[in-house]
Amino acid sequence: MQSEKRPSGPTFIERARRRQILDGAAQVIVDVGYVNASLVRIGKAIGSSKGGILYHFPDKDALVGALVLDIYQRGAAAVTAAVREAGDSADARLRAYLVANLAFTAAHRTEAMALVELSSGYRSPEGRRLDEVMRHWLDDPGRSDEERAELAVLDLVPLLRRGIANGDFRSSLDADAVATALRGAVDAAASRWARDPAFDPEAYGRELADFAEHACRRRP
Amino acid sequence: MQSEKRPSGPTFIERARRRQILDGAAQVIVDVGYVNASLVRIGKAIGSSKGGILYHFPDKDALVGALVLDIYQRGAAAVTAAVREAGDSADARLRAYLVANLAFTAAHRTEAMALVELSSGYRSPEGRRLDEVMRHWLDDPGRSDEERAELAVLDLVPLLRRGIANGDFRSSLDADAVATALRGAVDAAASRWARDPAFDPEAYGRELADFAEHACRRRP
Amino acid sequence: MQSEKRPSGPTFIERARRRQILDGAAQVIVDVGYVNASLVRIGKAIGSSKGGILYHFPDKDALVGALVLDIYQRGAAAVTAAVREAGDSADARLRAYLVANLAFTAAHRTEAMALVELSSGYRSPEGRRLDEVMRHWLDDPGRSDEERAELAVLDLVPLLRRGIANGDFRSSLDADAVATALRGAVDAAASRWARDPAFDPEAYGRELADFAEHACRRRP
Amino acid sequence: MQSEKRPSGPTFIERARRRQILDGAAQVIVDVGYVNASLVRIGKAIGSSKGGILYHFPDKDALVGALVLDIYQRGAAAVTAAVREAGDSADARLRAYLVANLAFTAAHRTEAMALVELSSGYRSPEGRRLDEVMRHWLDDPGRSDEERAELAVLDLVPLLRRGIANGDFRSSLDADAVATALRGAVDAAASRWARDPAFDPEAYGRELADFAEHACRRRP
DNA sequence: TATGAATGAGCTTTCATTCAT
DNA sequence: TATGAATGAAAGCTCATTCAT
Repeated sequence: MQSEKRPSGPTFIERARRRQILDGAAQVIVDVGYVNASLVRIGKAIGSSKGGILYHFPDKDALVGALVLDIYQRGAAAVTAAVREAGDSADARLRAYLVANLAFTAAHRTEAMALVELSSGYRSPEGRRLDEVMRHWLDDPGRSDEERAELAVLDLVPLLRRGIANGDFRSSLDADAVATALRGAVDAAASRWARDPAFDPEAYGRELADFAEHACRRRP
Repeated sequence: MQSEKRPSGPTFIERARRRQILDGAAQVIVDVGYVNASLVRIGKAIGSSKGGILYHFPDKDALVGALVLDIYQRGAAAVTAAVREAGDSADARLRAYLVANLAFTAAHRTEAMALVELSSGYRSPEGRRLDEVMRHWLDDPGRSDEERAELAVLDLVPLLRRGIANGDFRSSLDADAVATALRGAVDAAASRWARDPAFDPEAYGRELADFAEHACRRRP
Repeated sequence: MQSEKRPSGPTFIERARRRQILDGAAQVIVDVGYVNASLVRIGKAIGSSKGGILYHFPDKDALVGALVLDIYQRGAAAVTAAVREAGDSADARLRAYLVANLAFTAAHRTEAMALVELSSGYRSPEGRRLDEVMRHWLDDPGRSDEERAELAVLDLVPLLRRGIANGDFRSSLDADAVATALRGAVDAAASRWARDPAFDPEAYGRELADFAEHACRRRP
Repeated sequence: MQSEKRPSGPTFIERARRRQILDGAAQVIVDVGYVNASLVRIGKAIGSSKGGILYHFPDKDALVGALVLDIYQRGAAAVTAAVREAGDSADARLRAYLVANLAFTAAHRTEAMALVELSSGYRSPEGRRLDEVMRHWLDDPGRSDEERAELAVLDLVPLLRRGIANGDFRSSLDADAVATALRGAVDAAASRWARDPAFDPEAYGRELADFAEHACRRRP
């Protein structure tokens, strides 16, 4: 963001270019892996030069950061909306969560794969993982609480706890373990899809929701 | 494998050195990520020089390959044994599968994490993922059928199908989807453990088994 | 110099902008060194963009050239005036030369430091030193004899020779060596001041004049 | 220094290579200036590659640091010896200091020029000058007091003060100013020689010593 | 069996320069 | 008159790989 001076913020054209770069980066990361996703390659993918990219982002880390945040936010927004609309039943909310996640994956194949790729492929030069680095970003006082809240929705634990508390879910459920398991199951979709183009994430989402429902619901 | 020439196969000492290198490599990969796991670093970790490593492995890819295969085989052996001992009930076999996987993770923290790290972090120079490369290796006529069979156990689909067929599992179960989901849930443990040292993989294994049981078992 | 085309010469506003750029450049060069004095940085220092600078100067070398020449001329003018006013005694002229030089340094801290910085830090892409490049500029037929004469005053040799010839200075004096030494002593002030803000160039000038007087004057 | 493990320190061959690199670096710095003295250029100058240099020095700053320290130490050693041999008269010691400095310049043209070049051309990425950076190095607890003492000899102030105190030098002498002036005069030799190959540093040294003697000695 | 030395491809980054507006 | 955008050369640096010993 070169144009921070003017309160109007980045121009329309600047935002468009950044979008294009982010999209190109995601594509390249998915195609060749983060390890091989050099700035030159990304530049070529969007018909530009590495210089052009570094004009819009101060360095590569900033580009990756912007990409991750962007995908996270879009994903979180979609999931938030879906969960909110699902009403108060824990059952319905869990289903909405899972289905929305996989609908997002289905609708944004590249982005979802890029995110998975980065989640484990990215390491800061000091060896820090994406999670840690992201926590840093979020702790940045520049970030709004709104942004922080937005991303929190991806945490399943509270949702599960409420379900257990109000009796929708069986009391023997370990919210923490189940949250980890389901998150893993959700993320597995992108990897699976990457090596099996015939994979259908939305169908998988429905199956996963059924699966989770059977596993969680309290039996009379 | 330099020593293939001699019919006697690798000497004891040679095998010991390879072991040491593989262990060091796993450790370094977990510590700093595959991106930063240079041969020098691995060499330092085992008190050797990179030259020493390249004497035992033709190149870095071969080292990674050997590491992955080694972990896979050890993991598969453990899981195979557990599943076999579990008897014929699909329920018990599934539980054994999950528990054994996480017992392996618990007992071989470094190896399990390295495997996860590589699963998504590794890319051949041409951008091929670990799965693809491994399939290549397995197709290598030099590999025995036994080896191939050994690894097949990690595929949950047949196990689930049998359970559905013999009525242990509900018929509405989508074996393929559930296999993907559970594999994702299993792999999630290592990532989780990496960023949360208090995580208990064995407890998680039991919870996951309960979870899967509730989800799969046919209700009367 | 874009505006050479118009017979009227540079406008007032154009000259003002050039002044501003030159001042900014000197400041930045002193602050971060010539090596780090990029056009962007200079631009920022004057609240402009590098494009703005390159409108007024064809390239960076031209900017540096203009800056050096500008400082040289101002310095030479001050010294010329002082030496002329000092009358005919070699003693007085030498003192005037030294004192005027250091008065200029005192009054134009930034410029003096920038000049020293460039004297040894600047190199043309082919490796030519500032002196050589300046000689090129001066040989440019576009320069007036007046300009050339103006700068000649900085050469101490003639002044010293006259002092020796008319008996003010001891005959054993090596004009060339002393000129080199005193020039070095004068230039040392700026470097010294740069790393020691408490340094007083004018006091130093007086001491240096005393020193030179003791060294040069003929003893009866 | 790769071979820190063994107490024997760097091997003979390693030291020889480092020497060669330092010499090449000095040469290139003198030829094209520090600004243009890239690792590739230095590598070419010694018939090597940048990789070869970076094998022996962790990075470019370390190379420059080693070079500067090396020249300083050799210079200081020569001057120390000369001053010590000169006896107790301040007059003789000052002459020895100046003559020895210029004898060193004469005998080590390239090194002396490189040092001058770096003194003002070098800037750390943060803009710090060589002096500041060197002070950092010397403050490094790894350095011996001996090393620190060795370099202190280059400071003229104590020598001058003693001369004033014991009546060899006139009491009106400002030791600090004179030290600055003479150091400037000494350093000027290398610059002068660089642009005038006919310059004779040793002759200059003698003239400078005469000049200083006339300037400092107390008149009866 | 292993090390020390060296190479060069490739990476990120900086920067002078160009050009359309 | 000046800016925003983009380019590409060149820099410092990392690293897998090679080779003599």
